[in-house]
Amino acid sequence: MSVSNEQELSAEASGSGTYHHGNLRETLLELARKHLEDSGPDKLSLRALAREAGVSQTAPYRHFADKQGLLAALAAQGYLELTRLTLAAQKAGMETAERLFTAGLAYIRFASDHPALYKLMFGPVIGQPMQFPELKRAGELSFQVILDIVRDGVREGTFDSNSPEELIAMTCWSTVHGISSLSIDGMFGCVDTNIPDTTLIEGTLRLSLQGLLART
Amino acid sequence: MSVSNEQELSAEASGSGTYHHGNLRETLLELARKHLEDSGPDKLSLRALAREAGVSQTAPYRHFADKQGLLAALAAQGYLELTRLTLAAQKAGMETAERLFTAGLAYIRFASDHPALYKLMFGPVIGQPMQFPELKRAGELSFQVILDIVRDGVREGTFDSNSPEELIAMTCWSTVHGISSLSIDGMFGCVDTNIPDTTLIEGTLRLSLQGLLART
DNA sequence: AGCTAATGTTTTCCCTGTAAACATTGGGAG
DNA sequence: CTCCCAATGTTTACAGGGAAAACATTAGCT
Repeated sequence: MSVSNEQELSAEASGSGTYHHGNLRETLLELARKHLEDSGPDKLSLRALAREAGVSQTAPYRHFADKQGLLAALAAQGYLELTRLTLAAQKAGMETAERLFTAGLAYIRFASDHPALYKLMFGPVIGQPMQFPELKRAGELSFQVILDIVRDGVREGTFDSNSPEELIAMTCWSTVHGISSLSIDGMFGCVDTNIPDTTLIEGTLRLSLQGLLART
Repeated sequence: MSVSNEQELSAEASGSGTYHHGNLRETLLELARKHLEDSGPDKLSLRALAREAGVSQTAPYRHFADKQGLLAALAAQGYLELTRLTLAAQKAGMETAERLFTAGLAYIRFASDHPALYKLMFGPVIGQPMQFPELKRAGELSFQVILDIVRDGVREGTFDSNSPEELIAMTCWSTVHGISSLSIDGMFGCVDTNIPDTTLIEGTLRLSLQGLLART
């Protein structure tokens, strides 16, 4: 950490003769990320990754305690990305309710774009998320995005203020997480209706959030 | 299928001398189910199950195409159980909104009681759920429970009827699924508040469903 | 009694995760 | 400049697991 690593990136497995890869950790994460979306975490093999990185089969263990460690790092990366996207979706000048909706859509889109990663973030693979401090921290950050919006909404009176802010925030999160999961699993496509998929998703989000608004 | 199988259940791995187990499929499912909640689907091994059932290590392959097949069967079982519980929760004489809430609570309780199974039902392990007809069918059944309640509610005018029934039903499902998932992952415990866990969950459910009610 | 499909068994192969012990390197202290 | 150490990779080795193939046993119908 905190070292300048400028030694020939993308050396690939050819005979550069460098004993040290110089960038293994990140390379492994990138490769893992690619394969994750294709084959799921089960099929993901540290050995295969090492092979692909042109490195011995146990080298990865210098960077990750074990397979779970690698997966946890991937998940943490996912949370950070999710946070960035939901923040970016909120443009200046939006009303609070619209901010919430837009951030929610960004959240759902992230899940749809990286289904395996998203499932990893919540999935059974990461048994005890709280065991990995980096992961825990990243997760909290992404919750903070929602909480901030809710606080603004409650202060303004846009949202129903009979409930504690944390409860409202959890409700938002549940909603968005629920939609994301079902969407990933293709459940929206299963319902027998002629409403297009994305419309159904947006409608579900809107209908859910509507319960949070203050009654006039 | 459709055979009388009364030949000494619970023969255990002792020397009963019967070449044919007579009940292998169900025995494997039971054992798998037990281990699933302890160690997760990754650690679950067909060989270990076979050993425990007192049978050779490849015998399971006579009943399941592969490990995924076994897991899919488990998941299907889960859906059926979930359907039964959500139906049972609705007592006669309940108002529609209360039926929805009660069924939702039963759903969430099922998830909390069998976290690993629940995660399996939606998790990354079952890559393409729709690849297993039995699983697909079971899933549809459990959605039907929600849809039925929603239809009653719309007909009575209890629910907002500006939205199609399917959309409302999907919203319910998303809500309940979202809460269940987050609850399993202990996310309700993470929020910094002095509200007890179960109260927070019930509150979230109530707040979410409230958005579906018709505005007076 | 005898055939056939269903069910179990043995054997085998290759892959994976992971622990030890060893090799190589770059960078800082003297 | 030299020497040593900590970080990083390598080799080797072991204990499993999933799955295919060929073989054995049984139940039940004819």
